[in-house]
Amino acid sequence: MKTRQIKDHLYAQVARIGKAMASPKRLELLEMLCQGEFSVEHLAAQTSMSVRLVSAHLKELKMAQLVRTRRAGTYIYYRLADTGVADLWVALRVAAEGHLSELREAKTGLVDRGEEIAALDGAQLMSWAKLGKVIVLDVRPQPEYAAGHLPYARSLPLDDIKRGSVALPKNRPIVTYCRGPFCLMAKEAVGVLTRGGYRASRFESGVAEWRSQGLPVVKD
Amino acid sequence: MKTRQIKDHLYAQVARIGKAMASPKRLELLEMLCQGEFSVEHLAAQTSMSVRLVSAHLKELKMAQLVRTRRAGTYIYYRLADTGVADLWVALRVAAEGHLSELREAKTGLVDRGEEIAALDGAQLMSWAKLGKVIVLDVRPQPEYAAGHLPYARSLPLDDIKRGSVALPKNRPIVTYCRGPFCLMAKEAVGVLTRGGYRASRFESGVAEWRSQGLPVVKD
DNA sequence: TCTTTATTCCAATACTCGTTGGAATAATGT
DNA sequence: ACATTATTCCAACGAGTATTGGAATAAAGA
Repeated sequence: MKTRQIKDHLYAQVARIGKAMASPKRLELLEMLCQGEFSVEHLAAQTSMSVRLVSAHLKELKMAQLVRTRRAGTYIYYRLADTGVADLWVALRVAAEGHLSELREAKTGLVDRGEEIAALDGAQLMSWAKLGKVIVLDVRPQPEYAAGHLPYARSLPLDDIKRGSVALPKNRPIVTYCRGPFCLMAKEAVGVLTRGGYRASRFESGVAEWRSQGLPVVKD
Repeated sequence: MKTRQIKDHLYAQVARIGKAMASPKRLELLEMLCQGEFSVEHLAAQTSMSVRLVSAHLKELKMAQLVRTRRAGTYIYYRLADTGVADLWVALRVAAEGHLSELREAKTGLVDRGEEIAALDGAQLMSWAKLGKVIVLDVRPQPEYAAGHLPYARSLPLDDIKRGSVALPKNRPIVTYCRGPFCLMAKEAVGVLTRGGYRASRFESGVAEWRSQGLPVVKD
């Protein structure tokens, strides 16, 4: 029966993508790459992995055609093949949140802490930001902000906030966001800002989630 | 650093879903389960796998909480945990088609053959079917049709078509569909019908693709 | 040319996964 | 109670994967 061979081949191809997304480390790399393009070294530093290991995992992702590379001098920069890859990462994460009770527990127990999360939808946040009702802060490192950020958001990296170099009006509520639901930078920023007398809360989405909902991402 | 442990745990949870979808056999089982609920034995027969192997793969899917079971006598019926799982399968397949050139080649070379594919969108097909401009045929086995089918579609299993028990008007175009892009039943049906003097073409989507586009699925 | 830096390749390790055969469960019917 | 049927569990093998160390590329600068 030739039909079986054809089917086996087709499913095997799809499974290649699945295999690429079957490793926690590779998923973390993919989420990083949703923020922009980075060198192997930088990815290794951000994910607490050895350079060699990052290289090996990126090789897998490249063979699955999920990422592309660009050479600049001695550096090699990796980026997502297209925004569809980011959508796939978001879809997988959402599915995991929906299905795995352990993940929900881990998130509610460790990442969230009561009032820190502002559970509002993106369109509403954007309209408030447009009117100046809230200040939206992108607390990621500046290169990631430059690669693309939420509309009306201003860049104020977490490191700067920690250093105390915050000059914001205290009468308006502040909403922070970072790389996404699994990133803890925005949470940490809320902690520092709240102690400093600001009314701060966290928005869970990152640019990948934002874009996957069809909302516009700004690059300047 | 505790942050690392939290992150490792979060990504590991998502990777559980990825791992579950990293096997060709499991993907084939998932696609079958998009058509309805089935016993282990039936799934084994449909996928040319041994019962034991199907059982082992279903166990993996169950541990990832992608499927649920129901006992009826000596049979145990498996079904998807919810329609979100079907959406995830569709999303993964679409991503694979977009990224893997080998998959595109395999599909255009083996599955498709020129005019057999009707490249029209679902909403248009449905409006034509409603007006009676086309006859939409669900060529899957009848239990799968009963579990949910496209609106205005009538059931005519491929086996019946092969047996020659076709009583359809020859003046109207026929559109066949089956389990999805990787299923070859609709293609085979088009071949038989065309030889019998009908104007038949294939619609690539199955109920999972249909539903994931927000279109209604009928159950009677 | 020689050195430096970023990255990849190769080899070796422990580990996990897919698959199969034979035995064990769990419900059904006699 | 016994045999039957559908399914799962256990053990085992080979194949594939993750990770690490050391060596090899490839571009840049002295």
